[in-house]
Amino acid sequence: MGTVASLLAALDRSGHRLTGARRLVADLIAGRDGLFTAADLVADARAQRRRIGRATIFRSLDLLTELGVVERLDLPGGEHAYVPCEPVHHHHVICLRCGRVTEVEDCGMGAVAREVARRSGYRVERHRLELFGVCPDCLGADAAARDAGGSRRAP
Amino acid sequence: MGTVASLLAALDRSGHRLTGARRLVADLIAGRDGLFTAADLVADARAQRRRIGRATIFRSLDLLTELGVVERLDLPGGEHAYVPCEPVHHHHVICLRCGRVTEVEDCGMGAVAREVARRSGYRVERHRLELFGVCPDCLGADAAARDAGGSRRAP
DNA sequence: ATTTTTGCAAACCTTTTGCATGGAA
DNA sequence: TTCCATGCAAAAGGTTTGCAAAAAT
Repeated sequence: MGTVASLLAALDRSGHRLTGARRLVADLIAGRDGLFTAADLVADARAQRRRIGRATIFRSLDLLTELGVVERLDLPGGEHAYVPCEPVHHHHVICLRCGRVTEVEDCGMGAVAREVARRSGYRVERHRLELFGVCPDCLGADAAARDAGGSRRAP
Repeated sequence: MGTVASLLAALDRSGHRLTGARRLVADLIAGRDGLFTAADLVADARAQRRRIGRATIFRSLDLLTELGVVERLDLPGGEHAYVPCEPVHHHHVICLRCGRVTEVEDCGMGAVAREVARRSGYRVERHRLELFGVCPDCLGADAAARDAGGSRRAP
């Protein structure tokens, strides 16, 4: 909870205007859970009959990304996905079945980065880690299907 | 060295035809060092006055990616970059100054992935790790500039 | 009253696709 | 000869931009 507030607070704090469009975008984001794309927000807005331009959505998302309250991921297809997030360092685990995104903290990456630096001679400044797998819910669904003798889904 | 050969070998091994266009693409890739985009190859081909269609380059790159001899990265801008690589699991360290790409092996990521799985409840199947920093050469250049009393480059 | 934002539509870019022609095996 | 691969040009996405109108401070 409080997602809308934190997004708007970030805008306000940074001296940007609290416009209707931005409030709407914050709202749309808060109404989502997990990954979403700009197109998702466009669709959501339209579904709720709230009018806003596509460009404005992109612009707001850009702004929120700059402010660090939303993170932009590069998807393989060339589109971008966004996730609202705390400005602390973390990584994402993404469910290959349902798209749910879970944040996890460092988990020992610091050591890995140091080791990489040692072996490569680079000064490592940043890293991006994305993990892909199956979330607990989808694992549960699998188990249920199996118990019921259902056919297995393709890997 | 031997990059062209290994690319062509992969094609041959997999039963794909060794066409002129594919040889050319292999050549262009071998002539590169580090990251490159499809557009880079198009430009290289044109510069050498070797004619090949843009679509063919994309198709060849796709094929090589499937064969695992080239890896495709998703760049922030929405384009894709490619790197020739061994088919073993590894990660990339990318120099923010010169774009050089160095491959590093696992370096303890397995433990991190396991830890993430434990905390999140996900079954983690894959991961992608990209590290960014400054390569040894650029670090050296920095040091030299500093010694000479030169002004520091922007981070 | 000023300055930032919005909306729309057009522009942009990279990547993909349809289809007739050309080239490998 | 028989498929597979190529080229071209057009289509498709997704994202960005120019500019006049609208809204916020």
